[in-house]
Amino acid sequence: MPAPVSSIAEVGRHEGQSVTIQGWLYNLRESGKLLFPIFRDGTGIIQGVVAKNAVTPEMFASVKGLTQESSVIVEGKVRADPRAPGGYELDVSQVQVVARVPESDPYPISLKEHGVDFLMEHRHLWLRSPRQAAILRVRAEIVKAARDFFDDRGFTLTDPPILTPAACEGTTTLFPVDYFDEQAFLTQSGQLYIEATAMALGRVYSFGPTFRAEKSKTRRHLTEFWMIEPEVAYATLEDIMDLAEGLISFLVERCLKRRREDLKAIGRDLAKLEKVLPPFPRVSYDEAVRILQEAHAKGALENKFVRGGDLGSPDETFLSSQFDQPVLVHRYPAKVKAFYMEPDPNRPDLALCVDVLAPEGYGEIIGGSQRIASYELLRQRIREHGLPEAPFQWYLDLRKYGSVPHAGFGMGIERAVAWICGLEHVRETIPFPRMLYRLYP
RNA sequence: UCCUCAGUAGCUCAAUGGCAGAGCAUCCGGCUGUUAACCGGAGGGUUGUAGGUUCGAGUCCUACCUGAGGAGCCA
Repeated sequence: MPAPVSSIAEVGRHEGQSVTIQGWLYNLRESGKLLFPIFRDGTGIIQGVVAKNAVTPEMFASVKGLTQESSVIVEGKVRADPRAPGGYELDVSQVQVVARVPESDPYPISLKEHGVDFLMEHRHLWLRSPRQAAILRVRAEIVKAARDFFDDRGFTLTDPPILTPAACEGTTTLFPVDYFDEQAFLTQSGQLYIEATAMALGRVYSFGPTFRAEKSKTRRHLTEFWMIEPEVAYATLEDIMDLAEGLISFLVERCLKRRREDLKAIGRDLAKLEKVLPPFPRVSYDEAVRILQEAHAKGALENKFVRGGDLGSPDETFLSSQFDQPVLVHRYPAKVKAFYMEPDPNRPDLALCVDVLAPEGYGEIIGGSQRIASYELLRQRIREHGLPEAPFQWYLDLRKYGSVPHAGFGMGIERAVAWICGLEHVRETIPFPRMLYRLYP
């Protein structure tokens, strides 16, 4: 009777017993009549021990010289061993090689260091490395946690379309698609559509891919990225700032609780995440300008910040470096922000909007605002931004029929994952990143 | 679109304008506790492409291609 199948992650439950592992050969060290194959199965890695005098000659020969990433079904007895990184070793008794990687064409990704371009060309294989697998588990946890957060607070998931007839905020960064005899675009935000579902259901959110044809080549940009966007009827800017703070602290807490080992494997400094507790600092745009100009005067910031403009990337990095927690920057000048943002009644030149800047220089992970409720003002803003009115007729309807104050935000999943994992680049946060000049594999 | 940097063996990288090399991977051999194992040996090259300077170019010059980091813009 074959031993029961166990994942490597749960192998400790079978200490002293025989188990079957279904996986791949991660590495092999040989020492004469002892073989030390290391197996992986997607949940972890475990070192096996094959002693020549403990198995048949055929069995020993099948493991000796076995090539990296050959698929194997292994049977062996689980033994606790302080020398093993995971705490357990497997005394191998049976090995079935399911598919052997040929020596003539060995697995290209070795355990040694590789360059970015090579790894990206082999992304379909790079995913097998323990670090990449850990990152994807953290991503899955963050997605699950974000959905739990909204589901548990009375939000309804409403999916906006991916194919859209017009721009949300201008056409320069849209991917065009042929749609029969019409021109369509891939969505760059579900926001306008979930404003409609919020008027139907009250508290809604969307989670899906968005597309931006920005010619950005930085560690923070993808052309295809996933956003989670809540939209709340009768909510104000203050309400969604509280919501954003609650969401972020919930995500960090959940990852620390459930993906601690993965975060450690990635090399994350957990002490920095432990400090991410509400309340988060909140600074107005005016205060931010003061901080940035003082920093420039002291020589801490190269360029002098000019009031009235949007915050540049170095500005955001400096601001966020002043705090251990994410910082909420609110009430930017209306003229540098999107057309649909409600002006501050006390300062009509400012928009009721907020950007959340992640610590450690990870930059903007959330952008949100209270939306214009007035039909006339919204129509005027569409005109001022030089946008055609016809495609926005349905959007104006939302103000014509029972308009209410409402607000929402969008959080880029990949930037959140990059920050929580402490990664150098967002390209590692999604299985197959889409970037400027990168469409393969 | 702009700025900066880099392209040499399958991979990571060396090589003052003067014989193109090392480690890993692959192949052969050795080792009963290895931890990116180690030790001995072998094979592996149109130096990104096209021109140019020079007695001689991986190295200097020009253009192009590819990649990386950044700016702007954004999540």
